[in-house]
Amino acid sequence: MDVMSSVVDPGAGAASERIAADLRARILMGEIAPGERIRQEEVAERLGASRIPVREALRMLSAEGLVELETNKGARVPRLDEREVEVLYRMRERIEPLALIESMPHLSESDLQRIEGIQEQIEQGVDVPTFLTLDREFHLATYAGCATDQLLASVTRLWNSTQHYRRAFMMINGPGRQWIVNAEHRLLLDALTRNDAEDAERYLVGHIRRTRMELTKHPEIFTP
Amino acid sequence: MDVMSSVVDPGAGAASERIAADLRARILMGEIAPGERIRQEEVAERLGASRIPVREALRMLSAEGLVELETNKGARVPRLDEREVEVLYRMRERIEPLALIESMPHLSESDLQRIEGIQEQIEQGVDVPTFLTLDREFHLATYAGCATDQLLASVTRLWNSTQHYRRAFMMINGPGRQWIVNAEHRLLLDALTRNDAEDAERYLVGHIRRTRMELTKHPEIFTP
DNA sequence: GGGCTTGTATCTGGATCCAATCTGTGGAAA
DNA sequence: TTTCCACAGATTGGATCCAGATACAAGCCC
Repeated sequence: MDVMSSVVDPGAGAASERIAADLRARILMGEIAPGERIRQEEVAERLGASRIPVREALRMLSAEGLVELETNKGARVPRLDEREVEVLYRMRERIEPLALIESMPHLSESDLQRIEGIQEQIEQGVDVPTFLTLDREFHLATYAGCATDQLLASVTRLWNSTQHYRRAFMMINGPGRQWIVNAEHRLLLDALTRNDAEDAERYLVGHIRRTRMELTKHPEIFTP
Repeated sequence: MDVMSSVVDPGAGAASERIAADLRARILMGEIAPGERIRQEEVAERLGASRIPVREALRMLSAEGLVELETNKGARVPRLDEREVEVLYRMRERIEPLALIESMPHLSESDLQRIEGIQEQIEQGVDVPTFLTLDREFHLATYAGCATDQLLASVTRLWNSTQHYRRAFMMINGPGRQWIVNAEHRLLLDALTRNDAEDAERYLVGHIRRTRMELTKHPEIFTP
């Protein structure tokens, strides 16, 4: 057996946080689809806890945009329509450049190397779920120098809320035109290395904007 | 004896929401200052409930940026430094124009009249707490046509988080230079009436930006 | 006297039980 | 056949009680 599970893993402090982590992963992986309901008792007995920490976890996830709560009606993963996702992307186009600008001055050399390492993994050709994870890691890594947690929280919320529709798009259209993403990532990374905030912002906005237009050209993603 | 506790007031659906509303009002009014701790039991017995709905309420307020929770250490109103507030204002400068653009096409004639009514109240000269409330109402009213709740939630979070420091500034500097705010509001309102999104965005950004620079020129606000 | 330890009070996190609300299914009437 | 209503199971919200963690203060050792 591996030792990992027996070690006093950091984060074992609160059961609600472990439950939140579990549900978060399942929603982001797509195991729980938009519109699907999450029953407290089911989660509680699956993870061997009572419903109290499950409720706390659901509140956390609600703050992260991963579930929506309705009084006396429970929790479900939000189902968004085309218009809402478009607005979320327009929010991304405005917020993420700010996060990048705030982060850039504090990015160390090793941070940049880590970002480049992620991009190299992406370029080796990966399947859709792995790409989604790595792409998220790539961008969030560029914001790692950002000190304000409200800014990071906003960015994370936007990524969370749009994750399912990015996956739906890639599952339908396949990983085609992947070279565009790689080019955009490389240009962004180069701008970061040159410490050129203007260019970095330009490439980032273009990247997000192009993705938005790609998604909104495929309304079939939003009608399941 | 007061009747309040016995009446079946509308909105009594969930105790946690009433508790959240109570705490929200107290924090926004400044009765609970940044850095101050909120003990669950104290709130529970003051409002005649158990600690469970209080915990739910604190989670809600955490999502709204009004309190911060630390595992096993409880809840407290976040204390922000000058740099964090500056970033929050830069977020406002980017997010609120988007909210305005999304809202404008759906603003009715009566919406605009309501906004103008709020501005007329402001111009009649009010004390600081009333101004803070009316100013908040004014701007949120201009975003009322916005359909995306995530966008409205983001805007609300930013207003919540900066509320205390806006008040601190006005309490120290008095309501001086109030004519500038009125001019900005009038120009914004006129642009809305003309349905001129570009001008509206311009005046809004200028309004927020000027406020940011005013606040960051008074570091004494952040050192209590 | 200063720093560390220890013990106790206080507070938060979680489990169990009860009340209130919702949901969905079946039947009765138009 | 369709629609409305009522009832029962399922599900969430809240109260009470217990366990674990934190914080503070008194006491001890150096």
